[in-house]
Amino acid sequence: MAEPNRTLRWERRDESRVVIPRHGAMRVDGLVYATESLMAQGVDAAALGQVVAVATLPGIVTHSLAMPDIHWGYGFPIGGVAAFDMDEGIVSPGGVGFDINCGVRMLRSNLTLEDVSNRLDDLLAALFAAVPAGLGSHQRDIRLDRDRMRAVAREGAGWAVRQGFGSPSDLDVQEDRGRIADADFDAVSDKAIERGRDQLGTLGSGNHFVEVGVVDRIDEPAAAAAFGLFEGGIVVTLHTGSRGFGHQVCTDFLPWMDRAARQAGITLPDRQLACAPLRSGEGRAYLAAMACAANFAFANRQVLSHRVRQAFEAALRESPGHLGMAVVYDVAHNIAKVETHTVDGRSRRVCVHRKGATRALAAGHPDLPAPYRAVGQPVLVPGDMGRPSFVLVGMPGAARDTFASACHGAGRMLSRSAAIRSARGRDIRDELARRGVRVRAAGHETLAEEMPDAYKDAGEVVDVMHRAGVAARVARIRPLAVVKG
DNA sequence: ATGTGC
Repeated sequence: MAEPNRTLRWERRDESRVVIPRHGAMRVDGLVYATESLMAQGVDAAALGQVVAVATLPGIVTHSLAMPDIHWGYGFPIGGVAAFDMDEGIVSPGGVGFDINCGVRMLRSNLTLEDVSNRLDDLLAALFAAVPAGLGSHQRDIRLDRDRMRAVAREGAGWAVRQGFGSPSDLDVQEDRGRIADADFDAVSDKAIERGRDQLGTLGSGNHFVEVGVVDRIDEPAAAAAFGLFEGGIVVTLHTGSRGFGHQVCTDFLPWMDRAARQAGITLPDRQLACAPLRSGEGRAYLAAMACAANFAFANRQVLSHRVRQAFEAALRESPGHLGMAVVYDVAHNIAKVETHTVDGRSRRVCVHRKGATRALAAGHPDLPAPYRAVGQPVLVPGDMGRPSFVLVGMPGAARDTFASACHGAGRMLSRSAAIRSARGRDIRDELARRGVRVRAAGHETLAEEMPDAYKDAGEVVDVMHRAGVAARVARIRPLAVVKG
């Protein structure tokens, strides 16, 4: 259970933010986006301690930031954002997470709730059959040799499109067009490659899912229209990452980064903050291997999108392409990227770590696809299994204060084990059914680990982003049917 | 998150 934090001194800056003043070895202040209500319950002391620890790392720029879905993670907090100077700064696998380029993709459709309301069981069955899910899930029909793995790692979602999974226009509406630059396959271990070979187009387990939902509220009509969203419309949300491939990349680099930090004379308050100077060989190699895993994850979501479209067409007996299942957007929420940001009125290249945080570009940014240029980037924020998800849009406050970043989800409130304990004697599937949500899960304990009570209210989390001017509410989506790992 | 763990 998250304890109210009383051990660490912080000051409220405004209704949406608290500051942890620089002290001890901190190089910058901590800045946490959270209301009084979230600080009272939902933001635990351990996670705030991690905001402080990250603030001690060399080259950190402006603040050690955390979004309102902050919770405890490996080294860096989940919901954490930290940018580092390219000369003085570091890169850290703990600031990215084990699931490199874990992310979210949303597909819209021409379907309305009336079209699917009595077909949801068929749809769920078709999706469950089409999407390999669960721990160790793998593909029977896609097994990549080393050369194909290299192509996936270099080309990302574009590789999948060229193989016939989806259409070229899908690439226009993905962060970095579904491909991170500077991927070097030689920086990836044989073991990682072996683990990834049969995992392209698979869901995995834990909080990963495929969800069918209905848009039940529009807050910002112009942005919603640009994103293809309308009230009563059916959408599909995918949440998955780089599977065993990215996990192995992270695992491989941790001991090397630990050694690199010591060689560079960096004092770490926590071993899990293992890092290397951005200018070092280890730092560059990590970013090159991380890019391979990120591209694998983009390709994974691209293949899955194709499977989802096929499942919809099969279940609803529609011919290919007639359901209007266009990609709304695809975001990475576990990644480190070299980006240009305005810091103290000056344009600066920095390495932004987003760990459980979503990029949130405001209107007018040159990296936005033309149809979104006038409104801003979609920020996809899944809720828990039983409560709504949200589509937000990046706002100028993000460019000004958060290195163009926003929250990524509801944020876990109970540990997995605490959730399992609390679910004992309950029928979570039935509880969800009473809320109108059908669910099929591959793993036995997944429903307990992932039950709604284990999470904060995503609505409360996105309200903070909205009121702080970081990302504005565009649409709310009510869950109907969920495939879990 | 993860062929769950020194």
